[in-house]
Amino acid sequence: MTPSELIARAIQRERQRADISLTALAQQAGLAKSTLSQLEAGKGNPSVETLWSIAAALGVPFSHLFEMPEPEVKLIRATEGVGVSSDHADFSTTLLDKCPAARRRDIYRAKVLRGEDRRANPHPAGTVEHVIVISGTVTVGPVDKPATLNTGDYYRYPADVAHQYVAECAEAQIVCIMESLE
Amino acid sequence: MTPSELIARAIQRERQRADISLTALAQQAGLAKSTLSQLEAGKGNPSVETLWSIAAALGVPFSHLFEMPEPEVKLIRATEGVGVSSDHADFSTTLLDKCPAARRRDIYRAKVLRGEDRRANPHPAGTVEHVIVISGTVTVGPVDKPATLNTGDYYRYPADVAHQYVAECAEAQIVCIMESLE
DNA sequence: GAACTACGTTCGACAAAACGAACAAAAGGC
DNA sequence: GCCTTTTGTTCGTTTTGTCGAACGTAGTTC
Repeated sequence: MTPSELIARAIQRERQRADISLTALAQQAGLAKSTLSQLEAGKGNPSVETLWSIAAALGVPFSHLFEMPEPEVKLIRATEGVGVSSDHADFSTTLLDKCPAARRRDIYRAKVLRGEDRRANPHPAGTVEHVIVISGTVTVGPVDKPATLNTGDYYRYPADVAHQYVAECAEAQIVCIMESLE
Repeated sequence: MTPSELIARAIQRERQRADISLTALAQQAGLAKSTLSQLEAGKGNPSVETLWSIAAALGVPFSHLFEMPEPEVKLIRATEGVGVSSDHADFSTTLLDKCPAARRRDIYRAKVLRGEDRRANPHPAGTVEHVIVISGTVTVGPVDKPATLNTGDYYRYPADVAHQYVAECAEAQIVCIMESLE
């Protein structure tokens, strides 16, 4: 998918959603009609300022113009899901919902097996993780502030430092929400 | 914050993170050094294709170039938590983490008891809910697209329409992430 | 210390994006 | 039916982003 096409579709989609004419949008964005026309035709390579104006006029976050339209609903069974590669056999994660461009948030389902503990390197500054235990007992959190959780427990902690996931039983399942503040 | 500054910072940040020189990045992206230099100086207004090349060369998602860069811990036991008032006795929710001002995202843990089904009125436009089942069996989702979930299952659906939570067993526990776009 | 490499910046030339006017087509208004 | 308004597209002109070469600087090598 080339960027031009992506943007072309996004603008068309958002403009249709806002129910506004090309002419009106151009006027509100302070752009020439011709510019918009070519962009929607996929024959453009706009500058960021141009796109910025369009996003502002459409009242959508800037990065919305680069997103693929997603299906409305999404269902992942407990036994399904695309696994996320891990170098630890005792820790398998499933990415449930990828963070849209507009926000920074990923949802994982992870299975933690007893054995060697899983240590994660720090994520980018400002990253926070939320863990809710589905089954079993796990010790999670920053290495200096770990918490031992049972089914249903919730724990939030900074993930921009080294942190760990340790199963206290044969197999534990957790939900992990990883998000970065802007 | 003007787009130029935003991009300038983002490129600097990502390039530093990747530990690569301006010259090398330019070569890998197929761009002129001068172009990158001006962009990092905040004196540019690049086209999307230019940015696309940079993002690809940096190995980061395209939209990462538009995000602002950036913790205490919080633990709620399965038996704890501030309950959220509900007019239905068979549906008790606990607000695990309130949405910060920067984003719109609330995390709930909810207990659904068998009995009359719980119907929720539409949330503001663009609201999406994510549900992960901790225990039991529940039927959730828009009234026209419900899904019956078992332990560990994940379901995402638009919540700006009428939706429901129905326990298919005596008592089910779920995690619900409610988020609004923008 | 001269010669070499790698780094990032500045400059003129060119190609391309954005503009504005003129264009054809369709949708109301009377 | 005709006129008016609004729709989106096309074309020549102006503006500007991109390129490549030349530049100053810093760090290595012999």
